[in-house]
Amino acid sequence: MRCGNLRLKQEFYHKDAVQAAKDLLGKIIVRKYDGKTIKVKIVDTEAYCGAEDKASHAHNNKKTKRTAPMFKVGGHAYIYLIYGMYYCLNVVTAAENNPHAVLIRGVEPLEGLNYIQENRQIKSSKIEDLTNGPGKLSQALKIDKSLDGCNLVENSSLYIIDGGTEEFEIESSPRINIDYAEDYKDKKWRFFIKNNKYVSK
DNA sequence: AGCGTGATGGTCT
DNA sequence: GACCATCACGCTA
Repeated sequence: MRCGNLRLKQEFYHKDAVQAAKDLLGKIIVRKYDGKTIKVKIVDTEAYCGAEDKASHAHNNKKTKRTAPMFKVGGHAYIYLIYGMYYCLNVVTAAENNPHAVLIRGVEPLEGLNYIQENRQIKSSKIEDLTNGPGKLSQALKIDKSLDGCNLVENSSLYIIDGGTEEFEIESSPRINIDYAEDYKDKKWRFFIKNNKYVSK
């Protein structure tokens, strides 16, 4: 059985972002800080696929201070600030210098909901509003630049483990808010678990 | 339920 | 100086 809550190994990340985006659904992100532990299930992802993908920050192999983590070997984190206030968490995949990454867009709380609520001060009383979006879940897990570029295979405060053996159906759609991506904007590189309420809006 | 809007700052040209 | 892989809230209905 492969329901042992084992940390994903280096090899898991050695694949293109589209395949990884599908394979990451149902996996569990573990976040530890200040002696607290939060666990969430990945339910919504987007693939950003190498130099040719016009939607990607690494389009044309654009390597800058910000995008450098995308060029690392699969299994690292790429975290960036968006709109001046929110962080987005990505899982880098594929080989070194082949900039693939999977944006995590939605997660379902499994453990440490009290800590998630403490990190998210909103009026909505709906639990799903705590983690159904890339900026929301980063805030919920207290993820910021300090974790940018960290190694998910070795790091002890942020990593990913195998999920359970439950069955689910995967749906796909175009990616969100990439109107600038021309012929790449309609590619169905967003993947999410069908009928899961923690999928982003 | 859906739309409009303001918040807010790092990054790159 | 413009651009963002966003979000929350308040307003209409």
